Amino acid sequence: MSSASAQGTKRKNCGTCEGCLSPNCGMCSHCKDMPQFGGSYSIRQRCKLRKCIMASSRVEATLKDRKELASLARAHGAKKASLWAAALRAGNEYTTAVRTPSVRLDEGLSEGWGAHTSMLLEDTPVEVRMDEEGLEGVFYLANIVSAPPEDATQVRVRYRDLWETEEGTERLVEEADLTNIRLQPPPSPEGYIDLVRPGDSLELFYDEGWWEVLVLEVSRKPIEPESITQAGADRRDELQLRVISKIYDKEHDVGTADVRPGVRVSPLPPFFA
DNA sequence: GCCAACGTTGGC
DNA sequence: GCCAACGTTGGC
Ligand SMILES: [Zn+2]
Ligand SMILES: [Zn+2]
Repeated sequence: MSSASAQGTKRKNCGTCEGCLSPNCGMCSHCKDMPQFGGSYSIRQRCKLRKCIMASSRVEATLKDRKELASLARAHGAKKASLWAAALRAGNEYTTAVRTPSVRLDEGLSEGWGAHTSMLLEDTPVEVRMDEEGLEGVFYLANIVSAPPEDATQVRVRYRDLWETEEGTERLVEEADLTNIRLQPPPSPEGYIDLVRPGDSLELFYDEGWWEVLVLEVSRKPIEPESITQAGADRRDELQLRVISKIYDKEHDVGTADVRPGVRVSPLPPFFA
C-alpha cells in the first residue's frame, strides 16, 4: 500500500493547456525513454512538453522544462518546441539557418597596402599599418589630412582613435609611408561569420586597432527570446569566438561584433591606375 | 488486462 | 536538492 494511494491524489489533466494539446515531442528525456522512441521505459513519465500545467504537482519544474525545450527548438530555427517536434517526426531536420555568402576565408588576407595611392584625397578614410617593433601588423583607422603629391612617398594622416595627449582632445596626426596605407575595407559580407571555423584568420578590433588573429574555437549559444532584438530577429543563436593574436600569444574571447574577415584587394582598373 | 504516467524514494 | 528508477494505479 503506497502513500500515494493513501492520499488518493492523482490530479486530472485539464485538456486545454499548451501541454495537454501538444504531441509527444520525441526529444525530451521522458520521450526518449518511451519504447516508441527506442527507450527502455524505466522513467515512465509523460513527455515534458505534454505535461499538463493544471495537473502538475510541481508547476515551476514543468514551466522550466517547457522553457528549455522551447529554447532548444529555437536554437534549431523552429519557432516552438511543438513545431520542431512535428517537423522531426515528419522527417524534416530543422537546423540553424545557414547562409552561403561567396566568401573565402584565406590565410593572411590583409592586402592592399600602398595599392590605391592615386585615390587618396583629403579626408579619405584609410587604415594605417604600423611597422614599429611590437606593433607590426596592427592597423589603425585614420583619415588623409591632405592628398599626397604625385611623387610622394609619405602622406599625412589623422588617426581616428589615437590621440596627441593623454586627455584625448586632439587626434594624433603624423606622416605615414604610403606603402603602409590602404583604403578602409568594405563592410563584412552578411553571413560570413557562419563560415568561420577554427584555424581561420580574422581581424580583431582591440585596443583601438585591428589585429590579425587566428580562430581557436567557435561556440554557439542560443539567444534567449527576451533578448532577441528586432534588428537581429532572424538570428536564434550567437557565436562566441576564442582567438589568438598572431603577434602576441594572447588569447581573447570575443563576440562577432569585433571581428571581420581579411580583405583581398584587386588591382585598380586602368582608368584609375 | 493493458497502458500511460503518477508519486515516492534512494542514491548521488 | 535533484532525478533516474520503479511499483503502482486510474481510466479504459
Ligand atoms: Zn517529450
Ligand atoms: Zn492541461
